[in-house]
Amino acid sequence: MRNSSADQLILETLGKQKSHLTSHQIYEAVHLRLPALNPSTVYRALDRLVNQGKVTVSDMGLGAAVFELTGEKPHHHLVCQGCGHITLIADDQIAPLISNLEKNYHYKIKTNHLVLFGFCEKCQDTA
Amino acid sequence: MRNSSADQLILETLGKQKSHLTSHQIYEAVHLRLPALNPSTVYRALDRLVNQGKVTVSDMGLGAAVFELTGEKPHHHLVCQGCGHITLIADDQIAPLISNLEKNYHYKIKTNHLVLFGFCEKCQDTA
DNA sequence: CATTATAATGCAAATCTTTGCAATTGCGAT
DNA sequence: ATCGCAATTGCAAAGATTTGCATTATAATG
Ligand SMILES: [Zn+2]
Ligand SMILES: [Zn+2]
Ligand SMILES: [Zn+2]
Ligand SMILES: [Zn+2]
Repeated sequence: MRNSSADQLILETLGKQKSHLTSHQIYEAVHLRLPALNPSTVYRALDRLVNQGKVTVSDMGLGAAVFELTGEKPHHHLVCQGCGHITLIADDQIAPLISNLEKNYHYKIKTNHLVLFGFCEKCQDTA
Repeated sequence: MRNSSADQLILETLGKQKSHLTSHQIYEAVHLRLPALNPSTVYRALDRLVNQGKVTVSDMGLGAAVFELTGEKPHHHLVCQGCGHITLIADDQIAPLISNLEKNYHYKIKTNHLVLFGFCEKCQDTA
């Protein structure tokens, strides 16, 4: 692996926008700064970064996968299928489960961004 | 919603093959039994079935989402990023966490097929 | 049974993503 | 600095998925 300018641009983009971005949004953003950049290069770069663990990819129910920088601490989300609201779950809530599974199954788990779907308090009433 | 033959065909297909199938595999299978069926019809039917909760869709690291019938009991998996081996996790291991989250966040969680990535015992050594 | 409303389907176009291959670039080793 | 290798990139083609719109089929209603 060597120093790829596409990778660098994408990491900077994800660093500024603190949110979950789709590959299309990422392409739009880097395209502004480097119009010559080819879409396939962006897709391949994203693939690379995810494989290296520098970027996390998740399905958050938006119809397209979303990417974000892998933080120092894992974090997780609840996503409401009624109103689309996204709740942050601190890793404390999840870490014990992960530890247990690692012990029981002799696994080293890499997943660090769980997304669980369901209905928030409000949307349960209307359902 | 009404009785769709595409939905029916897909449910039967998923019922026979007890494994996780990609949308492409599903299309191939139903196409054999009903060659006139259009790809977009299959995609839309899958979308419908997932929304109705009859079918579960997950990313298991195969490069494409996989579908399976929603069973009576939830189940979950560990997927090794080294050798690709898939381990079944019984719901007992996960259910308590889900209950806790539901209580703490006042949520009704619908996710019933967690997939966690990592490295199995063998592949940790070679890593 | 005829009528109407609604859901599902086919088709084609538009989009999005992946892939093969040749050209280029960055990096380490002479 | 130059060479050689392997990773990255662009480009075009292939492939996969989504979408808009017209048509057809189903189910409920009168
Ligand atoms: Zn997140
Ligand atoms: Zn809600
Ligand atoms: Zn499964
Ligand atoms: Zn393994």
